[in-house]
Amino acid sequence: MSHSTAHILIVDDHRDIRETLARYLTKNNMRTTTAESAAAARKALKNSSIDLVVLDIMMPGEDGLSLCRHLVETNQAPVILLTAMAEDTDRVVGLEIGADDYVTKPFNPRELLARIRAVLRRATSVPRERDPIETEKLAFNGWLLDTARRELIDPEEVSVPLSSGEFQLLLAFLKRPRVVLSREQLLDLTSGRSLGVFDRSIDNQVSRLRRKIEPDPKNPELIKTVWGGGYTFTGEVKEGTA
Amino acid sequence: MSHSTAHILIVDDHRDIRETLARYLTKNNMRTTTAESAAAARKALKNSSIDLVVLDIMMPGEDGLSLCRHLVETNQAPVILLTAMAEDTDRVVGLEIGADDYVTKPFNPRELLARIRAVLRRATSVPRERDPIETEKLAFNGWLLDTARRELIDPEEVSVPLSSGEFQLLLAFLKRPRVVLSREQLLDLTSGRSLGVFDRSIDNQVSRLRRKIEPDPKNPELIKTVWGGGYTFTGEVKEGTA
DNA sequence: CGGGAATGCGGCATATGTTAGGCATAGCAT
DNA sequence: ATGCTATGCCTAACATATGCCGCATTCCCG
Repeated sequence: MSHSTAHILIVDDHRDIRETLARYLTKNNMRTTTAESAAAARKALKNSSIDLVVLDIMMPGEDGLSLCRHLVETNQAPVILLTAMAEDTDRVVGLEIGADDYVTKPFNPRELLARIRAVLRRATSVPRERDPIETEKLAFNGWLLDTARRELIDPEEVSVPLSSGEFQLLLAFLKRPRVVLSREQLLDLTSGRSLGVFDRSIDNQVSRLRRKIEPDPKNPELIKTVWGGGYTFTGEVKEGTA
Repeated sequence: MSHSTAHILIVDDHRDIRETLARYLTKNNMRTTTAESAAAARKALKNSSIDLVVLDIMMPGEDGLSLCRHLVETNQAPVILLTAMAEDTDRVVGLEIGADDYVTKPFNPRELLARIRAVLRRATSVPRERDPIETEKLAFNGWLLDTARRELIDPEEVSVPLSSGEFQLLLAFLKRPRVVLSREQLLDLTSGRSLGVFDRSIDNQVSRLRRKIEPDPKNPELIKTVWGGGYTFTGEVKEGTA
């Protein structure tokens, strides 16, 4: 997340907390997304690029700690835990699990903002050495995208040069096949921005990408347009490290 | 974070707190040094390599906040503030100054330990000189970088001279393959500077390095450009002491 | 105090991405 | 079916980022 405005995901089952906090953070120049459950949070994490998660521990359904553990393990985003429990042992558990910070309710929004900034400042710094490697290669309809090399190979084994933007867009699609992605989501996933009023840049990126990977760009087979909704990747994606 | 024991400096004017805490941390596999004033702390910082400072705000003589500010500015070591004041505004001030965390007295030693560990874990931002280099040699795509000798060997076993800047840049990449590094991060990693407004020095270093290690510098295969993001090393890195 | 290498700077050429405007097309109502 | 409107697509103009050359400056080592 090397961008100006950070994208914060707020996870809490209380609607008022979610909305108050979201409003406060937005007012302070951050983008926000809210989720009322761990499941919704996972979905949001998959479908947008989140820079930091503010996470309530006590929630019905999947526990906040469980989600926190998952986030830390997969190194997806730094986490600030939020909880009503003020007891030492609980605080310790959260930190030991690997949360980046911990705030107890009721909290001062200004303090939370300060902590968010503090954590982001650290997270923005140089990534750890030798980070975990995720999926290496994604295959679809005879094509192969080598994510490590940022290289696309066509069905005849020839390398097709992709620009950075095209690569990121294709990657966003391949990671979410058969899902309708709005322009907003795509823009967020590819460049971490939010949609401008007359923003046509995604249309153009899609158009350019189609020209490179579609047999007949006029009748797209892989990236289909969803009228009024966005785009969907309809190819069959297989992932593997082989 | 170093896998060996971290060195913690405890700064507090209360003798009992210093000693209790020092004993507790030592028991938990950390090295400790204590200081009873800001002045003594500065001396300790000068004379030994400190990984983290636990700092009392309220002290006679130079204020803890003042020392904290200095530490943050000079980026010497991460700081955890310690204080009797539990009020929000004070906590916020500490964080806004740039402290890495904040604990109020009376505190649970176990919580403090957890916070120390948390801060150390993410304090990888600034390369400390004492960062142990774990591996002696890094191999990639037929090349071999001998970090001890600061020597690069090409696939035909011929030594290729690298300037120190090129060596550090290559090392930064090899330690973080597949990670997109911004110019700012690269500059930080190679020379500890921060990015100027029209700073193109990294571009030049990358360009020079490419000319030495890329088969075809016009179409880079090892160091790829991420438009709007920075650069990423896409080669396959193996490490070993052999 | 030289002299050569290394590094940084300015600038221009190129690559990449974004914005604008007009045309095409899908959806919808009549 | 017909016509209206919203949405998408295409091309071209514009804006921004990067590549890299040549020169100035700094650093290093004797």
